[in-house]
Amino acid sequence: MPDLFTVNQLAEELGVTPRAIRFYEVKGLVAPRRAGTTRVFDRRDRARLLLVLRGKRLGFSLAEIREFLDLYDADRSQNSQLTMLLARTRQRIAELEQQRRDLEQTLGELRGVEREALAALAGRAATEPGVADAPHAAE
Amino acid sequence: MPDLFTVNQLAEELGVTPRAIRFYEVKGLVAPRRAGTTRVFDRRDRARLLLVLRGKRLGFSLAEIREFLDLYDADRSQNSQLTMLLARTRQRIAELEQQRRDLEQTLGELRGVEREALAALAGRAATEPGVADAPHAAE
DNA sequence: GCATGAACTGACCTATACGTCACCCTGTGC
DNA sequence: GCACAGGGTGACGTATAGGTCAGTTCATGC
Repeated sequence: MPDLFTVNQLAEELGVTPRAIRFYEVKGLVAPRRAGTTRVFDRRDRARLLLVLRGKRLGFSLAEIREFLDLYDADRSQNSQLTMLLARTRQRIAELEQQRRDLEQTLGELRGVEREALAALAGRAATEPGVADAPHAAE
Repeated sequence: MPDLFTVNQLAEELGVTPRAIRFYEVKGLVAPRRAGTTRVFDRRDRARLLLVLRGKRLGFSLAEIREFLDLYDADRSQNSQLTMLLARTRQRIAELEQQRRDLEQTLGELRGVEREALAALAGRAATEPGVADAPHAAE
């Protein structure tokens, strides 16, 4: 893996458009260096973009993702800053744990739907062998 | 708990605006009955709204949530429908499992940030007792 | 020295998920 | 008889997350 990238390279690798990445820059989520006017991304920029995309998969807005990223490079030199960081981090953790509960519950329900559908299909296969579909097929 | 509700009652209970609930109706996520022109929600409508809100907490769009709700009251009378239901359900499950992996990874990282912040605070409390904040406080 | 391709910057367009507003209808109390 | 609360319907406004398009710059090849 190289250690410098263009927008287009990163866009293709990450499965997004260059436009999206430029948009993230405008929103302060990445800050690639420049060679003249051309954006030059390093591995740290790439890592941040990976975090952005993960945040999106979790359903967060770009603003929320930005706050999340801020936790990583927050100022750790003052106790007051550390205390704020700790509080914000814990709140984020609590939100994610709520999300996990929602996720588990939804997964449980969908597994129920899956089992039910499987059972219904199996039941029909047993009582109506050879019939591929629908009751009216017997008419 | 009553078994019929007005928009306003449900809105207050669920912590959303009546406007939002009416919007969900327009989008086909709920279909309350009517008494004249007035919406009348029953417990099933309420349950659907709870599912909508959970879907939102998971970051899904209303269109996605609608597809999710469709899994619950899909037509189970034909084998072809059951097969489609099974396929869609399994795809949803796979997506949610990806989301869970993202969630676990993010939670792990945030717990790392939390530990780090705690350690830094503890370290300073030991080496600089009585100092509440910042190096320049000594000037 | 000029076309070409890759990058850039606006400016405008789009869909989603509501909020806000104005205005209407209707049953109830006084 | 009428004000008023509670509910309803458009129509328009707003923020987010980009897509699309036009026009510009810049290094290179021929």
